[in-house]
Amino acid sequence: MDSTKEKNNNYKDDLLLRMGLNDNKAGMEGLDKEKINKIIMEATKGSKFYENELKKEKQVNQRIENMMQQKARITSQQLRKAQLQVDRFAMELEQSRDLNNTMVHIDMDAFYAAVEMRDNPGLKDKPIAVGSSSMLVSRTKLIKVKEILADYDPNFMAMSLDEAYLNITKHLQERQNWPEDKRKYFIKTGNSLENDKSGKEINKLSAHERSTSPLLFEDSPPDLQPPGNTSQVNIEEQNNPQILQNSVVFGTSAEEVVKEIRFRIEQKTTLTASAGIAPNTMLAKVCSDKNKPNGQYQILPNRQAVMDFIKDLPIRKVSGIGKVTEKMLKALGIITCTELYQQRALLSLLFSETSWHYFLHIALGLGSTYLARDAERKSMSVERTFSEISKAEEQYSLCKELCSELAQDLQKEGLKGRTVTIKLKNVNFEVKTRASTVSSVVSTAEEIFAIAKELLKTEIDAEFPHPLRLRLMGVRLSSFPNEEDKKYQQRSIIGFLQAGNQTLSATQGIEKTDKDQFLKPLEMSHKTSFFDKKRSERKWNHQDTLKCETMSRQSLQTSPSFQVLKKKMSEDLETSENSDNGQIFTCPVCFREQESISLEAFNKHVDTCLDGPSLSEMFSYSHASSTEVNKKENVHHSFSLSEKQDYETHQNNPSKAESGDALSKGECSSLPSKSFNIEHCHQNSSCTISLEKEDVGSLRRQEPLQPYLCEVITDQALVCPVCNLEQKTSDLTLFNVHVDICLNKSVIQELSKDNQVNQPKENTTGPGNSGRVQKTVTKTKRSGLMKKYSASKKIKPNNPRHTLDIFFK
DNA sequence: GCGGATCAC
DNA sequence: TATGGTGATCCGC
Repeated sequence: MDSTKEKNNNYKDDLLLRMGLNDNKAGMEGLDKEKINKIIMEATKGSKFYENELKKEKQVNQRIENMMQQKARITSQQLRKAQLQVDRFAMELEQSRDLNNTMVHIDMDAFYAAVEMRDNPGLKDKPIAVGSSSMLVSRTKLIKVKEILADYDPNFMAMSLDEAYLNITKHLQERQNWPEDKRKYFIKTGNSLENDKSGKEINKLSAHERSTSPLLFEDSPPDLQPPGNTSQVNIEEQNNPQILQNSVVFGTSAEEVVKEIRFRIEQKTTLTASAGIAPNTMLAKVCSDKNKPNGQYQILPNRQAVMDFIKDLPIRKVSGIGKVTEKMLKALGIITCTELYQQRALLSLLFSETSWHYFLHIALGLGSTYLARDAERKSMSVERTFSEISKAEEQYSLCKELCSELAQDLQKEGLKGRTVTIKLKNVNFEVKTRASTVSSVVSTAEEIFAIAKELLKTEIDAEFPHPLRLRLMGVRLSSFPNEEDKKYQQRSIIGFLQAGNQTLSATQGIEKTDKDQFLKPLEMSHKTSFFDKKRSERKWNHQDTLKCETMSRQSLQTSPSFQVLKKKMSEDLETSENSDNGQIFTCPVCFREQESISLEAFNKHVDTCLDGPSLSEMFSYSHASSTEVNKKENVHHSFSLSEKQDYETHQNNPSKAESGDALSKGECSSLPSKSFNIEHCHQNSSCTISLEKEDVGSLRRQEPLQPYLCEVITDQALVCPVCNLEQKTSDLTLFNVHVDICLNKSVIQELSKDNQVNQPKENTTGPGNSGRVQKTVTKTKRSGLMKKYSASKKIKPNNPRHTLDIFFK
């Protein structure tokens, strides 16, 4: 990686060198500067890549310039104030420092071998020799590595093919009581002729390792028995005369554990690994780089050791600090972590909150001790570089091919999404992305192409009469529905097909001509048959309803009834805002009375409800409430202490503390918010009571729509025409909104009871396993690492990345 | 939601 | 010799 950085930074020098003209040489040969420059210009002329690099560099420099100007405007007064604020936060972080976990980062050495194989699929699964290292690698071996890692942390997190994080804290505890036998491994020795290379590497190892270092073993060795079953090992040994009676016992310390891991990996795969051991992932990652290759490094779990390590550490070594960030910080005189700490107040004034929090964590040697579970993927894409393509026809057909490839990949994972993005890079290396989001999911090549084609067309037209001169094209699909969305969608499609209708809410010019495509996924075949039966028993005309299920939540929120409700609520809230004796409002989703109640809390509650449990739960809220509370709690438990503190510190909702209702607490904001916001509204109120379903109608194509709700004479209980349940409200606006929602979820509501009965227990094994909450907590792989830094962010608790954009531009 | 930018591997 | 592909996030708009 380092060499890459150098290359990027010194393209000019690189050119000179390649031409055999480094500065000294040039001087000696009597070439004057002009001549050299001329040569450079000629060499780089037409190198669009280089020109683009320069352009990007200028942009970065401009950013830096802006930053410096901003810096110049900062008064000492501001700086002092910032210093206080930052130091208060730093103190909180310090208090929350957690040194009780032992995190390990494993990094497979020379993994380019695997990359090589990707380009040579024919070699798949065959051990091949790669490069000069004569190392053997196969993918099957990767599986073995994973098996080994799982012995030490079943929840280890694989970052990529060649990297993983482990939390071995628990293993270490258990290991303290293990007898020697359980920590004993037999060394397999191979032909000594092969050992030149490994012999060299052994020299790098410690004395202990040298005496026990494994010799590389050709081909897949017979499996070692799991530790603890020594008798079997012995038996196997007798049956395998090649295996010499050489064994090694590993100790019980973290260092020994990691040696053991690396030993086992090498024995099983002949691959060497480097490792870092530290109290958090951020440090562990840096550590694993320290003694690469085939080495390890530990930061002991005490503050002094951490700070000593951090002291002179160049910030660039930290994952997340890239080339640009390095350069910007360098402009502020920051290169090491110590300097990063010294400039903390300034940084808080120049960078976004996310960024300076992140910086402060680094400067204090803090990081995550929590390994996020593998998250669901957010997008899938294909892109290809080629020599210039300028003809529109070729571009379209290329686009089509890419869509086909993408569709195939999508099918492998059974994914469908709503946003199609094309990426175009022209011959000047300028990159453009263009996206379009549709209201129902797409997945087939035809569907994707229908959208991508339009995007491409727009770009081609925009350039007319000149052609688009492309060197890269890509297609991406994203906005995959979450699990709940999927259920609705699936059922609605099935129901729809059963009902024998013609087209599914075609939107934005996508032609859904092939209905069979919806039948392909296997999961629809038997799992839903039961529901289909149930559904067909329904008396009411479900056709409209089924179609309406595809209506997104967003459209619901912008629906007239919601707008009306918002307005009404706003007024109510406004009038009561200054009084502390919280007025009681009724949530339009669960119909439960909310009595906290700040505007914010109520908004959050409604958001949560909209995102929340199925309607059946909502309709009988007495049951739903406890589960809801559990979910919130669960979110909280998933944060580390510091995150929690950090997070709570930033809650500014005055009503949260005393309220016994978890839903009105600030925790709700840790859920992704769909922002159903009741805003302060000063318009006069015009409460329409009955609701013509124009909003839904926009998604329906066929029968004329009848208002499903007539003016209702009260006194009588209101019964929802969709769910057929009597509603606990006499407020017609609320009732209208309910029907809106119900219409969206109707079938699910009816069937979810059955669903619950039939579902495996996995959802109820405990608060920790609620799918939705998990998803919230473990958004991406990387978020596990970085989560801590973003936990304090009020608006978007899940922004794990730290692209360090400056406040200003 | 979109688009550019940054980062990691 | 010419400079990759995939996935994710942040931020301003």
